[in-house]
Amino acid sequence: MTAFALIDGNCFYCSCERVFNPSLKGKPLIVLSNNDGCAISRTDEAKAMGIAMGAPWFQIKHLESRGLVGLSANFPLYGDMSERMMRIIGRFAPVQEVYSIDECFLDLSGMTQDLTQYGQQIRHQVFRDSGIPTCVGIGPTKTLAKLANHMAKKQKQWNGVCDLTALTRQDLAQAMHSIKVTEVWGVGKKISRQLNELGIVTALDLARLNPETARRKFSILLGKTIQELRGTPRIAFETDMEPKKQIISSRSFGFPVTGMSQLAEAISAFTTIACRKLRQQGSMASGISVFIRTSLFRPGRQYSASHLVYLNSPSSDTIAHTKAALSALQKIFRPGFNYAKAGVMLFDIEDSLIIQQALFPVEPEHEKREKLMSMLDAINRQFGKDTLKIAATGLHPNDNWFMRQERKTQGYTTNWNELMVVRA
DNA sequence: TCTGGGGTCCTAGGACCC
DNA sequence: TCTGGGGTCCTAGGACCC
Repeated sequence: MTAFALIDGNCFYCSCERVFNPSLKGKPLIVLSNNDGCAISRTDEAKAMGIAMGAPWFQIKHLESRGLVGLSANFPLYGDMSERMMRIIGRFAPVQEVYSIDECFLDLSGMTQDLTQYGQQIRHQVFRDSGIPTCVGIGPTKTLAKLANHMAKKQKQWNGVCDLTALTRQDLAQAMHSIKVTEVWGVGKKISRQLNELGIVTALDLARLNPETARRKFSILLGKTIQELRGTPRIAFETDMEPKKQIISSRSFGFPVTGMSQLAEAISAFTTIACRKLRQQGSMASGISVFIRTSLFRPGRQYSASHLVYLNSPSSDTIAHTKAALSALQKIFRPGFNYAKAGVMLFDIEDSLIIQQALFPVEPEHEKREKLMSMLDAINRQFGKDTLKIAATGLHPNDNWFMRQERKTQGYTTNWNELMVVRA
């Protein structure tokens, strides 16, 4: 029988912060989104104070007087901790699928030992070697492994590891009866509301729905989800990191932005980030789209627009994409608005090698640009982000449009100037 | 005053072709 | 005057995920 495990870090961002600042243990702690906007990770203590996922900081800031700690997100640190955690977990099975920054699947099919014990071993090892607490869910399909993980997190009796493959049919049904349908992987707010109207309230109810009916009434996806809930794997295990098909870089601004020049700097910076990611995965893109918009939350006249531009040939050249992006910006910019957010999206992404070998002859100019870009990447890797950049991004972004991060912790593992210093 | 960012997949509908 | 039907491709938008 197949068996998959889903391992995820408990309130991952908060746990990363606690690794480097143990005094945060036991305290209500949240990590905030960019611009210190809203809560994106919460410890149990913070949840107990009634703080919801996504709660705006300005609405809950007053809880600081009751001991709440709010920290700005430190994404480089979390990315680095994630890599460590994934490496440790990866040693426990021949194949691993890294699903997000804080969770991964293992294929445990064919293993003969007690899987609950094995799950505890994984938790123990990860905690010892990285300091991150985790929960483990095990099931015959990925959807059931997710469900098991949810139970391991919410129901104390599992002690952090829930193995649904070890349950009798009856116990499994009872377990699924205890889970609301909206907690099932792939069932969001909208679908669960529609399901509720049909009297389908729990995961068990959904598992009993005819997959063919569900496919016709809702979508292919829901049909697959039901089959997975019944124990038939329908969602593939993906071990290779697939290259991204679109790459987005966008930000809300720390302050309202009105001028074309500031927007242009921001768009250039976003393009720089997106193109770096593009080159990292060895791809080229032939389309770039730019969007700008005012705040959704402020009263008054709003403006939102986007424009897509195609290059003459696929490219990973920051300069070519920046030119295209700025021409798109020219088309959609309207004066007289307070812009709150902007971003770029790269489209039509393909493998560099295939493009060069099969589709487009390499022009000498093109080759020079490519060397320039790899040099730029190498310098920035060695001497730090933004050591070398194109002038359009502006020299002092922080003064103009860049986001606020007033409560950020150190780059304990990612910045030479901020390494953790342990005094003897 | 202050409400994240980065993805994937599916579907419906239009354009176009035969 | 009559004014089909099926297929493909593309795009925008929706739903979902973390």
